[in-house]
Amino acid sequence: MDRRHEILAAAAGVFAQHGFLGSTTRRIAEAAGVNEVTLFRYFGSKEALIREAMQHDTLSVGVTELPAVPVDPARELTVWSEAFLKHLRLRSSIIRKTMSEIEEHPEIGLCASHVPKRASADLCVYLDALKREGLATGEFESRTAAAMLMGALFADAMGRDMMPEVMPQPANKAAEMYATLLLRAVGVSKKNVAGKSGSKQNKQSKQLSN
Amino acid sequence: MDRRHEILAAAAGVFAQHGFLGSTTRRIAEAAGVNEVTLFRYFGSKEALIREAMQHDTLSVGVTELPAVPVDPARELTVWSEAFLKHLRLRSSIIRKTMSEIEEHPEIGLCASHVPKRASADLCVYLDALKREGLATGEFESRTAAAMLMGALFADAMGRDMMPEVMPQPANKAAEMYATLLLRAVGVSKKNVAGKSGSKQNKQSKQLSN
DNA sequence: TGTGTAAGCAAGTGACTACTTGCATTTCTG
DNA sequence: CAGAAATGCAAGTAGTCACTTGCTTACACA
Repeated sequence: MDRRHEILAAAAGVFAQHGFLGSTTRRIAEAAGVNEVTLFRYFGSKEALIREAMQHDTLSVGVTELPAVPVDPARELTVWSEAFLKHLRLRSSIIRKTMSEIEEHPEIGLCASHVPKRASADLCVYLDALKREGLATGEFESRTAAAMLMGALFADAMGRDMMPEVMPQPANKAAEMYATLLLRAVGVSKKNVAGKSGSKQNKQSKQLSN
Repeated sequence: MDRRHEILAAAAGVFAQHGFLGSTTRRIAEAAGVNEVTLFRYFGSKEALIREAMQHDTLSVGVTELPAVPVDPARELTVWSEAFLKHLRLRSSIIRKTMSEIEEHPEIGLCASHVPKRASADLCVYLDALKREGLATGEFESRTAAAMLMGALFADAMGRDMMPEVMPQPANKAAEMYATLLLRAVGVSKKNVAGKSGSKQNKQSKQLSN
């Protein structure tokens, strides 16, 4: 069962590099340091192997949490955005390949969509909390605002390599800049959060694994 | 030369469906209604054919323009966002495939990046004009704001099929909702644009082709 | 009517694909 | 130490891939 995980990890890596058709069983076997026959003995077929590799891969993703009751929106949203952007950047290759494969292998895309769905739901809850607590004074729909921030982070992770000049600089401040802009959009001003917020050490950014 | 365009169009269509490796010369020939040998007589190799098909395809893309001097930001930005989102949705398949191919065929991704680069530059100019004309009162960096709106549109086009529940509803209002939210972020209020704006019929949305 | 050019067609090339089979080797276990 | 299980290795199968060759057909133009 150690072997199994090695093979799955290797398959995920090869898939991230070459996509489904480019992931030949030879390449996967070589990457796993295993004989090609072993793949079929474990998983039966290339398709089953890659499907399981993708499921195994998405299960290993940790989710960064947002506090249930907002205290310092700028800081909290920045930290969350940075973590999410970091996650997207680390997985940009595999995300790209997965997205291009959803038409021919929808079950792969299905399990991959769990992470962004979860993140989006979390973000919506947080934005609603901002409104409820009176920290966000603008009128906005939380789902639209959440989609906007996540879209910006997603596009940044997917596109910065190819066209860095259209992205905010420097790269390591991008998440903060997007978060700041979104807070302006929903009507969170610095004055709204006048209360000394640094005191309450909320346990956020609980990185689970990976 | 009519044949040439037919083949190029067919190749682009097959590529959008199946990606580079999935675009077999058989499939392309069948889609073009042409003998497989003809492909090689015209283009020499599959790689050259697909490369030319992608270049030909991106050249046919029309760009929606923004007015040089903003008059009715909400309306202008909404129209532009709708046009850009429509363009992205129509091409979502080919964009997905192109993005997943940039590592192994960078020249394909290179020519595909011209459209978003152009759009981003246009949007930056417009946002700067908003600031200059005193319509946008917030402090913001135009490139970040542009990346945010374009990112939201991009992610919407790429992800709505797979996870519609995280996207703003209805789909045909999404562009307007993103545009509205961005204008809030940059400090464009309805009062800033008090002057009767419907009068000046600015020639925007000049759709060039396709 | 003759000629050149564009296209189709049939067949075949060697390389690669996923996957199988049979057997030898290692490694763990009772 | 015996036997079972896991793995490697060599070989092979049928199919597909990009691409080539040789020949035939069809149509244009002079």
